[in-house]
Amino acid sequence: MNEKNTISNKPYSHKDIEPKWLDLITEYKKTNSDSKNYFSVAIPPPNVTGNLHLGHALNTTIQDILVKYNLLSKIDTLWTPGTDHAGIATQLLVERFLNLKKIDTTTLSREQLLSHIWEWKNKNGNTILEQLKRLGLSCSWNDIKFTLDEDLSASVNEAFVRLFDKGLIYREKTLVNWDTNLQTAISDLEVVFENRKTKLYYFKYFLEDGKNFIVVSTTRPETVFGDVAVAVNPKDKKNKKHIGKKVSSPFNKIELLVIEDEYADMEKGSGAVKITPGHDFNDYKVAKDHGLQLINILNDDGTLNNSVPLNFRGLSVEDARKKVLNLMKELDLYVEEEDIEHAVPVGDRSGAIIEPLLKNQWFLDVKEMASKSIRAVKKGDVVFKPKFWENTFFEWMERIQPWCISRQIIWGHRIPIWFSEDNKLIAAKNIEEARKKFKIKYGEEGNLHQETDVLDTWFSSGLWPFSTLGWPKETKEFSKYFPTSILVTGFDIIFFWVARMMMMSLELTGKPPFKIVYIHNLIRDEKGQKMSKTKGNIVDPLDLIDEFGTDSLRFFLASKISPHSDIKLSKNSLEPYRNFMNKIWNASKFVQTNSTKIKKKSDVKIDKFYDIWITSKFNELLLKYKSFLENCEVEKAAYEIYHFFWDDFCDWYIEIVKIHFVDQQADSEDTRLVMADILNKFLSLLYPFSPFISLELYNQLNSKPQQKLLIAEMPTPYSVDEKQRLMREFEIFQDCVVSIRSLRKNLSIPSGKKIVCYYHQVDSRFKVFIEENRNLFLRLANLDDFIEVDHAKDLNLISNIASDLIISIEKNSQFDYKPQIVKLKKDLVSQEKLHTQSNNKLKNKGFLESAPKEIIDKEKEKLKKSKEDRDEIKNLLSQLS
RNA sequence: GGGCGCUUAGCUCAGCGGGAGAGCGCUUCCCUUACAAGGAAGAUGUCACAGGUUCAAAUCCUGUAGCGCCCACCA
Repeated sequence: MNEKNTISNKPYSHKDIEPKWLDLITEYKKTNSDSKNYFSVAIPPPNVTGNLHLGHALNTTIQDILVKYNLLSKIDTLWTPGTDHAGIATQLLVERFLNLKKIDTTTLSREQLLSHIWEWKNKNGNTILEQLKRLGLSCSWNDIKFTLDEDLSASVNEAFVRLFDKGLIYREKTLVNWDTNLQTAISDLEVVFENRKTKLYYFKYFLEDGKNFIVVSTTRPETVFGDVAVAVNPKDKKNKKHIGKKVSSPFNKIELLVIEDEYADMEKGSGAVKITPGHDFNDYKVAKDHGLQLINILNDDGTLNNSVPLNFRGLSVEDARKKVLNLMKELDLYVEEEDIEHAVPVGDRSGAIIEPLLKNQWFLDVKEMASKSIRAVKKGDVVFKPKFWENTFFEWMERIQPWCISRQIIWGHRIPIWFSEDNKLIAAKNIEEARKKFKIKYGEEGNLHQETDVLDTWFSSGLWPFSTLGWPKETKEFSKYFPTSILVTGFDIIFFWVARMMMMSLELTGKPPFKIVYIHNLIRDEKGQKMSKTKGNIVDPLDLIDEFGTDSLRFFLASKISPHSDIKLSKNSLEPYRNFMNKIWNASKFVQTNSTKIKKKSDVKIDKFYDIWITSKFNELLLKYKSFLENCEVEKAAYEIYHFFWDDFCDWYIEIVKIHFVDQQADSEDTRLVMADILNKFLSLLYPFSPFISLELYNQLNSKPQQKLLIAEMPTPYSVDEKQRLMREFEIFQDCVVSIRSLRKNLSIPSGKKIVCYYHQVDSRFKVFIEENRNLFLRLANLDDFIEVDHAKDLNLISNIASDLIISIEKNSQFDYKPQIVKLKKDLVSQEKLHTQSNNKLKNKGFLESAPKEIIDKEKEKLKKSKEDRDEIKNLLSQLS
């Protein structure tokens, strides 16, 4: 029977509506216009091991709002979703998983372990994307990328070979950050420093004469076996005389040269420092400068190796430290120890202490690539929003060091280098090409085997914006959608990722990877603390969605973005936005019951003052909305949407038309259509922010049952601009109503009681307005009558001022005037203040000479108004005394 | 050590050269046929401090203090 959809009388419930629309919202519709104009985004690919957290939700909501806005604007738009293989993180996770299943991963071959990881990935690797999809993202879900996909791997090989052939990638045996737990090298960025309480030890190192000694301080006594020298500062008077002599190392036969080097800081420790080049980056540099030898005393697992005395071999660093300390004491070489706080390098994934170790690793020389990136930003080819992040970016790029790109793990892109048995090497995209290139280069067939190391995960991530578009192939997507329009990310991966993408892209494609880098803030808990597993303060976005709905979460996130401060989130943070959804729901119910019976027509008349007002307000909203979103100012657009709907549409427009519908049934058709149209257009603007409720209501209002409509267009503005003058009258009207209500309240007149109200000192135009719309005043302020009086007439009145008139109520012995007197006195003070301010300004020669004319005119206007109001309030007060 | 950001209502934060704003909270009244997840009327601020620029400073500059973050170093 019921041919129409009807909005349920139940309160808004996200659970009833959100599941219905997910498919339609996330259905990817390829736009295909010939226009060169496009909008494309590379999603920051979440790790396959990941679970949705609020950072993802914030990050993707921002992107989705911009994507949906561009889709509505009919711009060709591409947003490719995907995941990152996350080398170390994934291998670690799967190995732990296998260990739990009692599988000893150390006995597995490379192939066996790889197949286990793939199995895990195929089963669990899309969890994060499924969770992301629930947010209602308009990605191209039918084309999901993964960094280990065949085509993306081909991009990686291509990139590697090109960089290698340019001489930017090289292999070097040097000191690297070695994770003794994972047994792989890691990059500088993956090392974090943790402050720990430890001790600084002072030892004597005797000179050859056996009498004199130098006191050396160290936090790492166990490294004595790797010492090759003792450095003293050239200005060190005490130790200067020993320079060039030799001291003996207490535990091995090596003689240590006393060298002079600025590096020895006289303020630190004893002022003399032992040089252990095999296990310290600074010492390594000193040793190189002085041509000293390097000694490695550690195995890959962090235990002491065969270059230390027998009874120390195989000991852990901690045990060796204790043992050395004891021996030092026994030998009377120990001087003292001191409690200090010391920053210890730790691997960000494993949590293990990082040992600098001498290793053969692959490096990418990024110095020149970094310079190109800096230039691109300085030229404005890439713009950071907010701009202050550019400084941070420059600072890091300027002091960038070669990037260690090889990892001794198996999950990742195996480095496309082939070795012959006699260690000649060739870089090639695959074995066939390797054979060919090898023969050309070396004139022989090599028995080639591939490098076993894999690439740092961030190497492939660095190619993401163009590898996902098909590079190095000149695909349609690559030629149309690259460079991408915007990159949205948190500041925590500017260096890990943004910088690497910039360098790779400029080097390999000759173009920047994106035009804008939008850096957003972090989400913290209500106390402003970072959310973390260890603190147990993590809020799961899925729980928030469950309780408040995706729409509320999205609107919350969109509203809270700010360049300067992080978002603090507590249990109640989403409530205002859930309430907003509820408000939209209920208002739509009103609109539907009051408009659906009306036949649609093309020539709707917008001639009632409130229709003109609300359509003009909508035009204003639309203008701001567009300009904010063009500038990625998502939070400002959200603010405008919220206040337009709640303050203008609900609190005034609907309240007025309600009265109109009762009073002038016959003459209300156009207003009903205007009202419905405003709501429809509003839902289009809401759609990028809160798509589910938008679609639900849009369909309830416009579609037939069994039909599902997608919101697919930006609304057009109304042509009411020539009627803008009515805006001022509307404001006077609002002020007048508020003023009556306020007076009633101050006189404690019960809200249900109808009274007679008087007005005077009114502009003739507004008088006509009142006469035409008397009933609106009566209803909105609950009056029996609203009558003009001549002020000169000696009525016994108590009054309040509105912006363009005075409104009054007859005195009554029941009234307590005090609150009204208090209010008027307060008004008087503020008007006095305004008056003096304006007066002073206008007496100021400098102001009159320098200020722009419109400011001066405005000030004159203010002076006039404040004077009138001040005098009037005085007058009103005298009536009361 | 180098750099960045912040300090505005009780709380969380907008505003960033021309009369101090929002949400939450608070006070009073109201279940008025869209909505109590609501409506109406309100109260609340030396815009961290000190100088300076300007006719005009919450807003620009300099300095100080407190908070937070990043990078480097860490004998």
